[in-house]
Amino acid sequence: MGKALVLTQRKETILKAIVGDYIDVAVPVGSESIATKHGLQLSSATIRNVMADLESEGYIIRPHSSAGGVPSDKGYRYYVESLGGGEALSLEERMMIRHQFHQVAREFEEWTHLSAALLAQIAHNLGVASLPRARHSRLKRLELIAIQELLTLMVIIFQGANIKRELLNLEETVSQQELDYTADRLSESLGGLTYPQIQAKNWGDSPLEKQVVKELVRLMQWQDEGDYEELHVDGLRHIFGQPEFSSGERVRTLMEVLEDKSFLQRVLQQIYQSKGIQVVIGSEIRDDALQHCSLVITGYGFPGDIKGVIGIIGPKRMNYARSISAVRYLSSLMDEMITEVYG
Amino acid sequence: MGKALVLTQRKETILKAIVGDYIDVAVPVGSESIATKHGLQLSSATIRNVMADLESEGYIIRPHSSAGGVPSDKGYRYYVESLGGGEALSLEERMMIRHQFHQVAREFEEWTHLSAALLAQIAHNLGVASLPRARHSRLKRLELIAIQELLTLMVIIFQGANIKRELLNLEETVSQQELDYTADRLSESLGGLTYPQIQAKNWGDSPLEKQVVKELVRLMQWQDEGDYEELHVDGLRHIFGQPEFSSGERVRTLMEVLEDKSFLQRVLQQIYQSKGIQVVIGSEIRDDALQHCSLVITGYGFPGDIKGVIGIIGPKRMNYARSISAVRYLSSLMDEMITEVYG
DNA sequence: GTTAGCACTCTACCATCGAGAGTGCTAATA
DNA sequence: TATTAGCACTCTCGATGGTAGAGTGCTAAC
Repeated sequence: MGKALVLTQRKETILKAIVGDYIDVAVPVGSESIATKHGLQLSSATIRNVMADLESEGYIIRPHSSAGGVPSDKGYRYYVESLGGGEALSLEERMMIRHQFHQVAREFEEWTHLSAALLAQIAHNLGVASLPRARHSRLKRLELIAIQELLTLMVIIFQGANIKRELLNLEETVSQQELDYTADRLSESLGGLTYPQIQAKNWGDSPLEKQVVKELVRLMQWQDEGDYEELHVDGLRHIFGQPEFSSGERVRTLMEVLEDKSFLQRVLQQIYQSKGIQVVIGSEIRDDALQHCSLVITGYGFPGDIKGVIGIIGPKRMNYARSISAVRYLSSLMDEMITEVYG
Repeated sequence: MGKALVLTQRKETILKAIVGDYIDVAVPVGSESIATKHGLQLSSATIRNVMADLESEGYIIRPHSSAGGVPSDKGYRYYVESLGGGEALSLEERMMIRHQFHQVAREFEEWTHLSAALLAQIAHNLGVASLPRARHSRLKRLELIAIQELLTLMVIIFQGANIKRELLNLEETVSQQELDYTADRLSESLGGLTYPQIQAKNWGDSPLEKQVVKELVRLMQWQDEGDYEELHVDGLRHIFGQPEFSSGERVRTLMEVLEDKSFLQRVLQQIYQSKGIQVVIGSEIRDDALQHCSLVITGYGFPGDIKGVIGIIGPKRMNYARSISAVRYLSSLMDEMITEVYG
């Protein structure tokens, strides 16, 4: 990240071995095992020397004075940076994913469900996906449907195929014809506009129109400015197998964060500001509760106007290469599908 | 359940004391603590005799030969049956709930979110709520909106204000006028019908109409017959504080069940068959993975045609009185709101 | 610069032990 | 006859200690 890879060849090799092994087995890795398992032509003593350097430079940490090495956040960071392209998903996996998306292509609601589920399945960690959202929603069409004497259903269809429904308490009885007429009139004259534009028009000839427009503006404003966004999470079952979450306490705080609606907002802020796939490791996450977690996450949507977020959350000890590939592939797929609808 | 309360007064008192205390402290309860804490004019020795009876009759279990008593499922069952009206929610709580529902009354999507959240908060356990669904959905109105050359958005509005959207790949270019005309025509002639009725009509003058009707029927059929139903879960954060879920294994299996879409179906089957609030305890749940859990759950919706489910999931050691009251109050509230829309 | 050798450190595991909580049984009591 | 006091017995839980083993740091030799 900015800083280039600054370690000597040997140090890097050994650091990568440590991180890789630790990711596999979740146990501090010792000099002997590195020497034997990785086929380096070096004795354990030499590796110990290098490890002492790595420790003093902050790339690894020792749980206690005579224990093996565990990667620090800095160590993980180096590892991730040096990963390069990453281990691509296999052809079968890509086919499988494409196939599953094809099945639900027409059902918007399923896109994020499927994304989260697939990410969870591939990474054996938490998969998350938010619904796509336009930065400035524009009205496409409005429908008003009488339900009861004074109760009307307002269905709002936005450009980009997003829809909302809301109940409206009318002040006086209105026939369905009149509702239709009003809906058509408003669709016609307000179609394609954002909510400030609608507001500026100061539209509304009748009390009914006034009421509808007011509600419409309120709803669009809430939608455009609200922090709230639906975030689908899948793969909780994977997390609890991991040794770092065997303690009840960590699990609880993780759950508290996930069920807290403002969590997404904080993550989004980190994401919206930057392009491409973000890998955020432990202390790099602004959130205290996620110190032993990493995120692999990216925005997706329409070029220049990010619409949603997908990613993977797991312990720092995760398979970054695979996670990055999975997130990359799925985001490109989502991009394709979104572009087809918005384009 | 069917079987009347068959214990003598004294046995019942002591059983209730055991269950109540165990719910509080999650530790096997001994004869001495019962004698002192509950103000019975009995010595611990007498209580021991009674407890021996309760054990041989299967109401309590001993973790080991010289330990206090832990309620069996049968014991919990007796306790729940003898609970009677249950501890009502306080006036403040009911006001608070009503107020919060009032805030989101116009936003359907929020109903289940809020229900699940409130149940979780009140019971300090898992709150679950499914979206209401008509047993036989009927079309109210159809909209077709051109998005791209050959891509059309179909918006289906059902009676009862449920809506669906789906993409349609047209076989040839169609103008928006023509789409509107088709949508109006179909809304007119198919409005109020269920999917078998639509199917029977064998409607469709043009290829476009044929395609739309086919999709419509497919979607309605999938919706009416599909097992799948959106179930909102909230309160995971509460579960992990409980001692019965301190072991990682139990948590994992619980998560597997919750993330398994077929879980709801199994629960629904138990619920749809019976009226009123169901309390299902441990082994009474057909699902092996939920042996140490209890459900307090009920259907809600339109009289005679249950539309959705809300409830609480927690360890068997939960506050049943409070949970039952909470579920009862929220389901009546949901009933009210649904009736207003469907009625 | 690398490696073999070695003393040292720390953990994880196991067995042991005693305190304490709680029981079941027996005999005494109301 | 129902209840209770008394007591020996059982089992868990936490603390203690001792050992095996993995891994280190250091030193001296290559």
